[in-house]
Amino acid sequence: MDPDRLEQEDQTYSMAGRIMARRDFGKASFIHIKDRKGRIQAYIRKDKVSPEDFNVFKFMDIGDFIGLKGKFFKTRTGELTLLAEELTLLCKSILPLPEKWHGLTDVETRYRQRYLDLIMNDPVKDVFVMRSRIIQAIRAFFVARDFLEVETPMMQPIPGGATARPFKTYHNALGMDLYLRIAPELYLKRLVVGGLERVFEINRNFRNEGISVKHNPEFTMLEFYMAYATYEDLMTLTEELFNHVLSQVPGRTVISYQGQEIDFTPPWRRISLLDALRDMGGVDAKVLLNREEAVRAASKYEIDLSGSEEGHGQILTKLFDRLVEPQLIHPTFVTGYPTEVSPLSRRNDQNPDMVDRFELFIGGKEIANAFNELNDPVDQRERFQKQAALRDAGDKEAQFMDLDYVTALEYGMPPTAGEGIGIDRVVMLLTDSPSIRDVILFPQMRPRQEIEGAKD
RNA sequence: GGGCCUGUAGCUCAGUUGGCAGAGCAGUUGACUCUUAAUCAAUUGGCCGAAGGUUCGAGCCCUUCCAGGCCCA
Repeated sequence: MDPDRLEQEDQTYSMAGRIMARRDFGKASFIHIKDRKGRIQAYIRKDKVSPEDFNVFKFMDIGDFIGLKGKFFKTRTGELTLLAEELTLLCKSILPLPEKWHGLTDVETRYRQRYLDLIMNDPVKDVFVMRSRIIQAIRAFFVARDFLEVETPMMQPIPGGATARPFKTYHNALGMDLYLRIAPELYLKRLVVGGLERVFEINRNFRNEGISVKHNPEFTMLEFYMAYATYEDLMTLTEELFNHVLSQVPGRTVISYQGQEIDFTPPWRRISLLDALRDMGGVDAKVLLNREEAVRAASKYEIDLSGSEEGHGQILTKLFDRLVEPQLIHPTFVTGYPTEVSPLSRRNDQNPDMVDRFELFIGGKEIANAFNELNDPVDQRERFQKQAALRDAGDKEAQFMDLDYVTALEYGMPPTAGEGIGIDRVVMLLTDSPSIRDVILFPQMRPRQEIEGAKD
């Protein structure tokens, strides 16, 4: 409401909030209180409130919740202030808040005690408000295009749909191992088989891997599948999706991320993996054709090829991750991936060693992965068998054989394109956050003390 | 997994060449009816991350471990 009007209308208002600052003068006091919308000043004078209220107020501290009734006025410095006529202690805080001037800066405490971070650091709340709005905008975008939002199992007997190590758990009544999902992909495609031609899910995935500024063990993924569409259609759809979200959240198509400008104006650059390796990565053309040359190039850049069985395609993607990915600041679709690294993607009609797939890179990070879905059950079974062989050879990230999924494909899946977008990374970009921990309310941390019995 | 850095009061941080453990804020007590990091006076508060070692003496030096951050794989 307009401050000038509040001051003039001589009406009594009630308000409540947490006391964030207090300045005493014996028989009078200024306090600032804070609620979810902001902060405002109140003035408590001994001659304006009852003796009981003033006595209660004397024992209130920073951090307490207070309720106030009174009229607005402006102080000598022009600040809109409530002159209290009544006050109530709503809740006592028995621990002191962090220091008022420096606030809470210790990153570990900020992540472990996020409530303190939210109390002390207003921009933190803004990030999570934006996160919520981004997800709302994404949801609205797909609903408007006749996609159905669904929820598929988080606990899966066979973890599939991605190349990653899963978390394992156990169901007592069923007497069976279950895995926390690494992706919803195979279930969403079962739904396409079932006739739900456009589905999407925004939910958590779990990967039992290292933690870094780009990785949290649980993270939020959007996956969507669209029958009768191709991965090329999805490139256009993705451009539309981002421009829809950007129009709602920052309200502009050029953003700044960690000092770099990123322009989302479509159309975005499209380049094939091999062209990018040659033109941007400076890789010799021989490397693209010959596995031995690729191994040599990998060792030149000290890329770890510990899995000695790694094929040519896998080495090329590793070279790409190292040499090209950090350069892709503006949104870029990289197309044409080796079949070998894409066990769920449909082969290219001209070149069966390649698949019709793209990855989207923004700000030097992988943001999305999409492809024409493999709907040939015979080919799918063979690809699973190859992955199973890799597992047997010790590759813990290789995918599991999922016979039920193959059975589903045997009933027939319409030509479909699907895409996954890492929501946390999108939120990082749009909120200019350097770490994934800044966009996850409670990032995974090692427990502060060792819990009895939790060892091993 | 490797390298570098950090850990001292509730919070933010000093701590010299190895010589009594410090400041500001918060807290407590007192003064103060337009302040906004209010001010002024007094005052409480410590497992110096943990263990071991060197030394007459360790917050400081050495070793190991724990926790966190940054960079690399």
